[in-house]
Amino acid sequence: MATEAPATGGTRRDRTRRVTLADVARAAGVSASTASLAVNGAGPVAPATRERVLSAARSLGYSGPNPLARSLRRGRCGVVAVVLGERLAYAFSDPMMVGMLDGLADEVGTAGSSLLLVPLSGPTGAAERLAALPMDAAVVDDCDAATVDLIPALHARGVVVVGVDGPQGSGIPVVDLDDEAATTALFAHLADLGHTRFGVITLPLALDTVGGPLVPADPATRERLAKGAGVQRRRTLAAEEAAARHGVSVRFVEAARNLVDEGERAAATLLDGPLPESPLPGCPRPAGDARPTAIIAQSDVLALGCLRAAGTRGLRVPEDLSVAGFDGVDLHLFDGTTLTTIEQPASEKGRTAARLVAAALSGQQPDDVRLTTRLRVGTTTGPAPGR
Amino acid sequence: MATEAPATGGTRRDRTRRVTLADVARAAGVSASTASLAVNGAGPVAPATRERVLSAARSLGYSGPNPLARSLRRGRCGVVAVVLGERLAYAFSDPMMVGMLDGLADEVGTAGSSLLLVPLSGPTGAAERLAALPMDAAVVDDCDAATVDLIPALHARGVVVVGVDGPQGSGIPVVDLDDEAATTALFAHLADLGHTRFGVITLPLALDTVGGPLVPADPATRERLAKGAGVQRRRTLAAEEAAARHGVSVRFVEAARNLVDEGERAAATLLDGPLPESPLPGCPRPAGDARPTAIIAQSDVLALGCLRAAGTRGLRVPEDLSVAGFDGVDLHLFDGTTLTTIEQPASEKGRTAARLVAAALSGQQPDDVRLTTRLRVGTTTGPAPGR
DNA sequence: CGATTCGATCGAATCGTTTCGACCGCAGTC
DNA sequence: GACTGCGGTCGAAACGATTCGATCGAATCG
Repeated sequence: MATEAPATGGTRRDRTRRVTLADVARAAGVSASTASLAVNGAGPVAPATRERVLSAARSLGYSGPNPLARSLRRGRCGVVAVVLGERLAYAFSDPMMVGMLDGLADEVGTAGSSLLLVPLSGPTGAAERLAALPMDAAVVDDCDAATVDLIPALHARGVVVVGVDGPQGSGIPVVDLDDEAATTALFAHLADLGHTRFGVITLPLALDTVGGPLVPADPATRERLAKGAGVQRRRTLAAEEAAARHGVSVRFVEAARNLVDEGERAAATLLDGPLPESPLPGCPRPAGDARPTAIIAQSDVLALGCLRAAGTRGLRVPEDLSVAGFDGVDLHLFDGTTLTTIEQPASEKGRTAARLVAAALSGQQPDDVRLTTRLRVGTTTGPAPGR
Repeated sequence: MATEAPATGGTRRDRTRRVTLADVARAAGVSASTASLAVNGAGPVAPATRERVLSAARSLGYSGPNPLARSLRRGRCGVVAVVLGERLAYAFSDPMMVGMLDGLADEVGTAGSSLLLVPLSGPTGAAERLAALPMDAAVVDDCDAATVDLIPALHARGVVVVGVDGPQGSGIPVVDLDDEAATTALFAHLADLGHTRFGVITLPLALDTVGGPLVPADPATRERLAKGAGVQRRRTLAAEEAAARHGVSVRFVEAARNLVDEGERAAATLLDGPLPESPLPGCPRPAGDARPTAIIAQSDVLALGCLRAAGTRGLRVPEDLSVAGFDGVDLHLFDGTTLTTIEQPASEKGRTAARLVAAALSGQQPDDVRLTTRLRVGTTTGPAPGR
């Protein structure tokens, strides 16, 4: 076998050199270019030659073209990054995110690419990690102001960037929902049922928030809303507007995380009245008029926590308290309860993002896509008490 | 600005050429090697030179070294693939998997790498996708016989492969659990409570299974067990053995998927007796002696379905039926119920896998790691009825 | 003052593939 | 018989970086 590489004494990182396409070509007695064509099945190659190359590859144990070299040459590597604000366990605890990722992975996979997960909460700087990773495109999910700043650097590298749920107007195509219309529909539904005191549990405005009461009119809060992700902002501002239009009162509480427990905690703040955060133990608050009769949570996960808080306090749903969510997830409620919620096409959101990526990669400049949601009335909303 | 590239008329995939390190070097009046050293901050470079290079890079809009080129040269690309048997939505619906991925991502991220998700259920061949993707290492999760066949090809490329929950003895380091001991502990716990008729709901033995009654002694079933993932095999065989040792009867039903609904369906098969799958409506079956008084599910998700099935049938847990799970996940049971289960360190499993990857990448040959589990007794198991 | 070392820089090889353009017979066509 | 077209093959130029070894002053040491 004349497959010995010349003993150049060059760089050798590993003990054993991998067998390369050049080795195969040499063994088959053809040029590297022909070997490449044969292995890739592209281009005109005589059947006999092809067979010779293939058998040489087999007998040498050639493991196919080196992905890095091929990608470098081709300018495409078949990787689509997903930029997540949180660590994986939190991202995956959100059924909407999971649905989105599933749709994204499916559609991206059909196009022959795979998903690279890039959580921005790692120990090292997020920007460096993102810049050093091979990728054709990046999908940023619901990103805040800090993440938006990473987009130009990606564009400079020629990476296609697509947004999910935001950021609108940042020069990247975005797929999002009609959050305003959905929020409006929820208020209309509950106002029609006679509710006049509303509570809203918002999604966390930032990654490191501790949650708590929120006054959208407050300048500091407006600032935080502006810097946060788009979903929270749109749903919260739409809620304020809808409440004003219906002439009903509304109080906002921010959840520290999109988790059931945090939904419960936020609901407690609403249900136990506008008093100091830590009530004295054994001292139930006569919430009276201040207690909302309808609570809208900005996610089903939070709504679930809200249901739990109601149960703990002996409040019947929907007789004493109406609860609505947002997402339309099947959350395995055991007792036949079905949550009133906004159904959003989570998986379709991912699919659409993948299509935007594909379009942008093929040189087009796709437009934003807005998906529509639907109000699904369940058993957790009913007429306001005393009506 | 003398930054014009010579008009070679060469290949031009895009309308605009990216600015490369060579451009920066030219603009700064240094060689490419010096520019590389300056940009990377490694090697001895005079402060003045470094500054000149950096400012040239800035003014040219250099977006950092091309990851592909750098990776090709270095032989490392900072990507660890996770090979999943299922599509993402199913994988993510398993809290253990999520926990494992979280730990894996965290530890891998600390080492400066990111996670590439590779579901094997895509439309195109799995092998091709895997072979064409850039990666330093691959973590295969709980893989079946078909997936094991992919390992040699990865090794040939110099990719480090590490297994989670299997496959033992395939020449790759594996991190797994003491599944046998855990199963034994569950049987001991329930046998001590006086149970003599057991049911076991197994995880799906294959990706495309439809589930249903299972007879481990049956040769065909043994064959399916052998070809499937390790966890299912070990837990099932250990259950058979434990039942024999305690002198209790046991019936096995395979769930079609690791989903709550499938757990409920499998439980129905156990609780409604060994009769045709679709009982006549309104015709409750006098299961009598055949009905198990204790059901062990091979995951908490399945156990949840089992609880639901019990509730539907008016069976009280644990008075009429004891239910145990496997995983130790917090599954948000509303009514204060806590599941008797095996606590496994899911996140630690991922972390350990990451450590094995790191060790193997640095040239070592790490040993297998077996993590230990713990029986957690909750409120879903109690004395056998009539005792 | 000569020899040695060290810091800064550069040239050139290398990583492994793809692909453009050229070349060369051979068959078909007028 | 000259010309065109095409199937098959090859050489060489990218792709964009890293890194080894060499070079060359300047500074240090004896």
